[in-house]
Amino acid sequence: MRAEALKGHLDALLLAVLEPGPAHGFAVMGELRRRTGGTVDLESGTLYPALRRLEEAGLITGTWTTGPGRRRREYQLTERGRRALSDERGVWQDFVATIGAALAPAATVRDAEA
Amino acid sequence: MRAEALKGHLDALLLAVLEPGPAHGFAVMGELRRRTGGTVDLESGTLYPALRRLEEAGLITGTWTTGPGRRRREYQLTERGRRALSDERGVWQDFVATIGAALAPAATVRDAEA
DNA sequence: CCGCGATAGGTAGGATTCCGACATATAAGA
DNA sequence: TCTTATATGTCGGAATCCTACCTATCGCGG
Repeated sequence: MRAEALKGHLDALLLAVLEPGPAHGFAVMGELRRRTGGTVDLESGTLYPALRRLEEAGLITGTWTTGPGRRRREYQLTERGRRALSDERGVWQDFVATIGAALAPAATVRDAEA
Repeated sequence: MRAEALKGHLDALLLAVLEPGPAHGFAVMGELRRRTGGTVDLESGTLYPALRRLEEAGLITGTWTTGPGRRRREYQLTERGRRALSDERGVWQDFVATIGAALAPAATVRDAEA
């Protein structure tokens, strides 16, 4: 997949991954890779700023896991995040329908008459 | 449609609009607006740089219409542009399938067993 | 025990892309 | 004549993603 094709859709994907339950950043990355068959393979320089964006927007909350060992930040969907995900799914449907139609070969005059 | 959702897909749309025959920039803008029911309504600051990109990439050729009156630049798909359009349609299909699947609600264990 | 890979998180700078505002000019119509 | 539509373009800003780099812990093979 072209690198920049993702633009504008990544946030929705992250929300979708977090939908079933909380997860930390690295796990989100893996799950997204799994869901896309390896096609969407985020760099950490993409993932972490994106998660911060979502957190600042109030769509997810992040908390450091206490205790020893590797520090992890667990992210969880907020109610606003859930609504945003629902909205994003609608936006995605519209987007696909609109761009898909515009990208399809133009109907010829004969097609239009048929 | 969110403004930045288009990113990475505009070039393909422009090629698709130019597929049936040559057109000048302003007409491309109108046709794209028509095809998308007004959803994709490009600013000139988006359209003209994009057309230049495509021209520099050798996917379209532009020629100024001679004669008096408003100056227009007619754009036409090159053979490379036609191949690129074909490729882009494939890329779009993959993109939609991949992101659509990842965005869908995760299958529950019960779903997977069914 | 020590190095190494996997895990886990992060920052900084660069590239791309689209938008908004502005500029220019011609043609048509009120 | 004034306004609107047509037609093309530039410039700076904003957003987003990538590359490269950095730090640190944990488990495992040697």
